[in-house]
Amino acid sequence: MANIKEVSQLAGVSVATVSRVLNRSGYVHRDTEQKVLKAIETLNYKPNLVARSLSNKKTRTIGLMVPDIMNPFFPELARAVEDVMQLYGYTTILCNSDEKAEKEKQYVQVLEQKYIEGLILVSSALSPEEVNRFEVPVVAIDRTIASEKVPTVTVNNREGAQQAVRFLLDRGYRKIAHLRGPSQLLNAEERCRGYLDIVEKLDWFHPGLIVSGDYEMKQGAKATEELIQKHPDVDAIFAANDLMAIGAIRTVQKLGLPIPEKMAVVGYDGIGIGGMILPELTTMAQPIYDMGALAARMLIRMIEKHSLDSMHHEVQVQLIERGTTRR
Amino acid sequence: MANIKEVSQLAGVSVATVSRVLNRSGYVHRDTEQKVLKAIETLNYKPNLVARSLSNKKTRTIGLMVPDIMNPFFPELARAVEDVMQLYGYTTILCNSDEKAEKEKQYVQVLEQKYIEGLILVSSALSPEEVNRFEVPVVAIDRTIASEKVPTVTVNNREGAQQAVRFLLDRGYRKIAHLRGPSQLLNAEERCRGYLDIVEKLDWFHPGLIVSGDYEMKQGAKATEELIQKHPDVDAIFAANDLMAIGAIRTVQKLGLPIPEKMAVVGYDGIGIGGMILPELTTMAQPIYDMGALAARMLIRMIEKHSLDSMHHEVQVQLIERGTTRR
DNA sequence: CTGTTAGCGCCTTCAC
DNA sequence: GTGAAGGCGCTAACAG
Repeated sequence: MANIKEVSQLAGVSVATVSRVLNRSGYVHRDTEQKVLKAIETLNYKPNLVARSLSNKKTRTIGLMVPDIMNPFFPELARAVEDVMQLYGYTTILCNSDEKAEKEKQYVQVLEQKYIEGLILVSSALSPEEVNRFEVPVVAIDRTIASEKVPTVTVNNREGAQQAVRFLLDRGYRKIAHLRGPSQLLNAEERCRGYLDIVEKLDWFHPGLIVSGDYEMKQGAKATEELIQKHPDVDAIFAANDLMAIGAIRTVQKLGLPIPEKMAVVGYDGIGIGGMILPELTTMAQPIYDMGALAARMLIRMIEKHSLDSMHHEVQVQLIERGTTRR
Repeated sequence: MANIKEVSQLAGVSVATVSRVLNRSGYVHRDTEQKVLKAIETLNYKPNLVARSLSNKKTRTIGLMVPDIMNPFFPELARAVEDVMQLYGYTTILCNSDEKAEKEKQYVQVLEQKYIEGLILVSSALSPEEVNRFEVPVVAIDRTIASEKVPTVTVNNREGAQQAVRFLLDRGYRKIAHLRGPSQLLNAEERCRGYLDIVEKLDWFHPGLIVSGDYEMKQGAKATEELIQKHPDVDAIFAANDLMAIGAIRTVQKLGLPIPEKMAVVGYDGIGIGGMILPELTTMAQPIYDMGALAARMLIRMIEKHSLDSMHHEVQVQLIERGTTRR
């Protein structure tokens, strides 16, 4: 692979001049520019980006840290981030943290040594202080870092949950249970809060209608089984995410309860699978792609030292009404 | 961020010595080593990997090119690759190519300029010649590059298809249609071939039983609709991938045909969604994670100049018998 | 065992 | 307009 020196020799100029035409920096005569371009052409020269990074301290590379790319929520997010980054000439390093603080810190360590310019973080494993200690700009998605200093993209979880529950009431369901997410996760807490906002004061409400889960399908199925056993008069389930909702549907169908007549299910997230099962899942959809794209744009602005018009963006969830609720 | 020079000064030695203790290369007295380590400690020094890369020509970074991470097949593959790479101290850059040759070439271009050390390629957009032109080691997965020189991980597509069809016959299904994948893809061709191997000679066979698709659910649903209209006596569908199989199931269920009694469906891939729908999808499962992990290990061996025990690994598919076929 | 000195390939003053 | 030279931070001979 040719380097800048060879180009300069072939063109009969100095490396500085070649550098100038490469970066369009400073003046260079049209004729010499042509010579340089020709030399570049014939040698099929491509600048060595590592060398450039060493003198620039810019690598045009960012990190994307997700708990697990296999979780159906994240591929769409990753795609969005990658698309935007690609568009702006950045490259994206994928990291799976399994939500382990140690793994995340070690990852960030290495990435910083590699001079990444920014990080998009979907995690709640790290404390705000730990995140603040990072040397590169960070944008956090979804699982909010409780810190004013880290820009975030979040959704109106609580409000969305309220909407979902209100919708069920509107449709005539009378006893609504809630499959809640993992207790450490803020979004699970918020969604549960939203559920409570609506039902807490209703006469049929009972704390036993809230069952804790782990955002996984299996657990959702199992929790639903126990739930129906204890509270056979439940006629609707609001799950804190789609995977648990799908688990719930499986249990309900196995029990032979007709959906949506005798039992309604509403999920949260809007992952693609929801539209593949039958009946299709009614869900509070997050604009997943948009969230990723927005976070990516924010990060780029930070990297390029532009100001953010807002540190905290809250995007809106939207109800997708499908087959697991009656009309 | 401190650099090696500051460390050397604080320790009262030369940068070479610091470099030696860093890399455990060459001899260094225990005492001076201690001094250096202390200096590193107090300055919280971390070597600048970009500088190191410039002099080494090693970045411990690889690229992973997939058509689209949102396609349910790829997250598991990506996770496998990333896990193994992480284990060996490599970092993974994610690329979505949309199967576009131009995009892939441009990507590889940039990655090579960034000194990536290897590439895992899942694609059939590029010709063998184009792939051979890459400067870094490449391992191709699934969509085989028809070139002896590029190591590959593939599955026994044809055989798997044969197994699937034979299985349907064993279960008493008598007229089996095939939803085939995109014509450009080798794996689609092979799976179709395997189907034909079994049914071609049977008296009920008719070329109209093969319908072309694009590996997407929607298309699978639509194709099934047309298929059943034209051939109402079809009692089993072998789809070339799970997404189309799921589409088929949807159509069949909408038509009110009981699965698996009146109609069987078998997919191919073994993606997670297959186990989430009801009835659960019977499918020829590829060991997706293993394929990714294997490819990653092969790539690392190539990067580290070890010999490969075999250029072409063919892993075995396995039938997962579930609810869309009768026992 | 340890220090000096070239590079690695590019960018960026600072003169001319 | 252009070139010489130093610097980015680290590694790798080559001397001692």
